[in-house]
Amino acid sequence: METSNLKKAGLKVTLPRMKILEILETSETRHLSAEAIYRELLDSGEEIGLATVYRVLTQFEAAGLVCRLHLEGNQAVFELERGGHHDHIVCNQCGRVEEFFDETIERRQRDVAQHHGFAIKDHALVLYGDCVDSACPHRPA
Amino acid sequence: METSNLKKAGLKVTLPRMKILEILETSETRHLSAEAIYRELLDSGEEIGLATVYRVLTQFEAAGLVCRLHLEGNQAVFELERGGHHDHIVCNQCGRVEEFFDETIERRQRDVAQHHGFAIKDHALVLYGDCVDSACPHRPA
DNA sequence: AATAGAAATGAGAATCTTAATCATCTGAGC
DNA sequence: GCTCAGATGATTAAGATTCTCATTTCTATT
Ligand SMILES: [Mn+2]
Ligand SMILES: [Mn+2]
Ligand SMILES: [Zn+2]
Ligand SMILES: [Zn+2]
Repeated sequence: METSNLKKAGLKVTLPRMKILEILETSETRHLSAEAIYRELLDSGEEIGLATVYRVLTQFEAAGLVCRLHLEGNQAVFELERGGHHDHIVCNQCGRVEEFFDETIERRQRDVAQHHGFAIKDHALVLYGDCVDSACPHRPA
Repeated sequence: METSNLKKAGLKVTLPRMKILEILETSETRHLSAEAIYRELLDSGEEIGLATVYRVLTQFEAAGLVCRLHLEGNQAVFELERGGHHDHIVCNQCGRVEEFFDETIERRQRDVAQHHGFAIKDHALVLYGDCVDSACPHRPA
């Protein structure tokens, strides 16, 4: 188990933190809700409380290990902070999430903010649409 | 009182709906939470329940009279659907909200979505930053 | 204008997600 | 192994929004 990330973040290395980090690293789903992580913990036989999952995720966010996203619905999702920043496209039908990065959009955002007298610090961009190829299981025949 | 908007939207003309619409039209704040609207109703002496405010706002949204935004925190805000689409910049310090529309960003969003196999239907874009001019009451001296 | 029926309302309960409490447990250093 | 600051887990609480259902209000019709 890779504990250096936790140590580097100034977090004590505990079993719940290691397990949660492991799920974020190894789950085939990149964007997970706290509940989803909790369920995976239960499935793998870990006795970790839901409150701990929320607490640890908030700490991971503060430490820069994960980002918290609001893609749709009322549940936040978390993803491991890997390389760099990106934004998201969500399918209204099947919930598929794709990631993208567009330098033109990023630059325009900075320009727009500046023109309005803001020093931009962050942004939230989510595109919503429908899968047009056969990848979407809910695509009308 | 202007009831044609309600009739056009296929909604029965009732006192709560008229009052809520009136607040959305006349309040100096463009972006209002359900609670804020409820408080304005109370202040103007109306006996309208909070549940009705939420219900009516949801109906207005479905009818295209208002849009619901998630600018920050955990409370949605609503704004009257006036001319056209726009996005928002929010000050992290004072909460000031500015509106903008950038055709380049809009076009890039469509292109990006298409490249990823999505027919884009909607998007949510919020920029977060700090006021840099004297308009921000929380700007460090 | 009175009436009837459908729809809307209001009070409060319920729900859902997330955060706070607090007694107990654990891990890092000695 | 011992200590204790910090972490955990069960539970409770909080905040936002929706639901339930008895009562009221529109609208249409007499
Ligand atoms: Mn992502
Ligand atoms: Mn706006
Ligand atoms: Zn899809
Ligand atoms: Zn400001």
